[in-house]
Amino acid sequence: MQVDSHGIDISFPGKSTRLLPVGTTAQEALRGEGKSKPTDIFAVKVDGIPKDLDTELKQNVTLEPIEFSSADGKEIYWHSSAHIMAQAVKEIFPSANLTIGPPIEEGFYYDFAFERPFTPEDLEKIQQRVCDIIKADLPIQRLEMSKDEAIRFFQKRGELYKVEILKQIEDQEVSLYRQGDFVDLCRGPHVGSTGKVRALKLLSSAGAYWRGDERNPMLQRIYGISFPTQSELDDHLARLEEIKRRDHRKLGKDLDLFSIQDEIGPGLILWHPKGALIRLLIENFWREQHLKHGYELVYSPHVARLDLWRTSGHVDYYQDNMFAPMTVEASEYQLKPMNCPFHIMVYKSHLRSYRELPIRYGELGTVYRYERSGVLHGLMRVRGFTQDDAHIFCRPDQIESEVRQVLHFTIFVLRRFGFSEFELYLSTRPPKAVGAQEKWDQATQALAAALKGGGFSYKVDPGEGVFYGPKIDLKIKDALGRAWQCSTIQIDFNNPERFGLTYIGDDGKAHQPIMIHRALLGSIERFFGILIEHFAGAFPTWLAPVQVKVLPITDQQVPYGRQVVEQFRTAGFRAEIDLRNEKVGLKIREAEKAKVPFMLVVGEREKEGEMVSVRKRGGTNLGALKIHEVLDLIRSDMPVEELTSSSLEE
RNA sequence: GCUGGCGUAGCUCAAUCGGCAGAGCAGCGGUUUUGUAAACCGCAGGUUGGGGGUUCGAUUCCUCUCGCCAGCUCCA
Repeated sequence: MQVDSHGIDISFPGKSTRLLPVGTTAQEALRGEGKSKPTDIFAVKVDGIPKDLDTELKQNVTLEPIEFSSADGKEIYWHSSAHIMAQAVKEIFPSANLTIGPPIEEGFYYDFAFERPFTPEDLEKIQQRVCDIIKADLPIQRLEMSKDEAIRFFQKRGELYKVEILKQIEDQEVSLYRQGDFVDLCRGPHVGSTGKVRALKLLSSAGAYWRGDERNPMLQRIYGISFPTQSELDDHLARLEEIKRRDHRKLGKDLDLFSIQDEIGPGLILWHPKGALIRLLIENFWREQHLKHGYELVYSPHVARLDLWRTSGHVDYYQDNMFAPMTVEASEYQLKPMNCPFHIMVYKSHLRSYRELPIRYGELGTVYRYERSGVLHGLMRVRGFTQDDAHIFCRPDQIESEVRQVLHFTIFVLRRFGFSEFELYLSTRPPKAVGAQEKWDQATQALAAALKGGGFSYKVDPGEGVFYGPKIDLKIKDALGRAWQCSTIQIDFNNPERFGLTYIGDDGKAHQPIMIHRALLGSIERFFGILIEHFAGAFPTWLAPVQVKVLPITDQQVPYGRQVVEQFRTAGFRAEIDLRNEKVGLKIREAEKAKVPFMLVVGEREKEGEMVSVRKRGGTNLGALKIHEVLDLIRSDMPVEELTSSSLEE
């Protein structure tokens, strides 16, 4: 490009354009631009590409500041933080080797090759050194050199992992970043100096395999987080505490919802009465809505002949996740890891006409999968779980409208449980897949069309489909903003083929139907775990195991209290009375701990006036009200029943 | 599965160097009849996850095993 001898034009999107001398740094160019304080700017986008602030500008460019609040900003900030942490580790443990240290969704980590795991005491020392490095405010400089030069450099330093990484880099020119004596191979960009990172905290350490492969050596990983201000760090740490407080394993025990016991086996859930009641309510809602939405419900057994699983392809494609087969009277049987073959066999039980399609079979089907012991986690990852499964058999031209209906239905159901933010992903053909490309294209397009037609925005996950077809996954965001994948909608043209499914078309000939697998909640166990954490155990009234707790102040009010309980029960609410000879303060404390939404205090005054004093969960005291007023109050706290997803469409 | 950490009463946690296993809460029995997040007194509660070993003696040290936790990998 021809460079104007007077200088270069720097344009600031949406703002001005300025003429500046060639070689002006991005930082200088940004001075006076925009409303953000210079200290809030950590890097810059030059023509849309993130760069260091001290990048010298040699031609006409557009310039945008990068602040911590942006995704790019966080990435850069945390990447620099990882370098600072690595510097601290190298200074304290020179024998530790550098490997990789990327930013992650929340914070960063750095993996070191070190002869032993880091102890909590080590982390304290490292933390201290990190603070020193930040205080020293070392400038962070970019060095550019040839790949060979860099290889020699790291070889000399004994950083053999860096050498290995370099050898796999295709570019001949690479960049390194230096702060003090610490030098790391890195594409950058970085913040200007170590002092820019103000509040950094090491969080934990654990082993991790080199390149994530368990055949490789185990490295020592340290996780950390950092923010431009201490108060942001404090908020983040408070959030981590909140996550711990909401842990469904802890709440499940405290609220007596479920247990997992050694004597029974890992990953196998015992639903206690209160948890079982919530499950019943979830399932009742689910069944009722499925019947309203054109599904037929079926039941299927927990085991089937191994041959069925051969036909379905599970023996070939899914064996690693299945329990070992068992032998019964010389035939082999398999505990089911999925429900689909059964639904297929229901379909196959007689000849089908095109007039019947789509056929939708739903089942809350309990499946068993072998999961490696290290991955089990409370209700979230178990070995026996119930899928809210359904299979839709339809003609290819019906895929789009079926999928669109499922999407609306899914969101309708999830909203009922208090979720209102969703992320959708369309997963396309994986490298290892069955079925003709043409079928894949057709199905993928149908999914995309359903998403677009329904007005859903989504992201594409290339190559993340299942081996038998593309899919849409839906993630929900919980009260803490964490995303959980529950719903999945998968197209399958493999099983109809394998099982030889047909329907008779209007041409009188046999055609092959398409199958759609879908689950809305995913697994009831996992969904329950998510609900527990989403509500922190304080379930909405319609799901609360106990909705109303009557608390008599003395024995004198017990008969009246019983009468009150009876009235609430008659009205269809789950009401209990606390008959213990205890002070009302204690009864309230325990009802609060049990997260009962409505506490009704009955003393002599209430008894006289045929009233109850209403305390809502959390401490709101509504004072004395008539029974019918309280009934209305609780009813207004329940979801409206008659809605279906179709009434929400259009 | 792998690496590391952990496993003591129903729950939360103590127990110095290897020397009689302890507290709070919960439970049970009493007293108390109570007004919006914990009344008081007493009682009981344990093969210290399980097996084996070292030792005069093991919660403590060694070893095997089961389970839990964190992470890696995988996933509903």
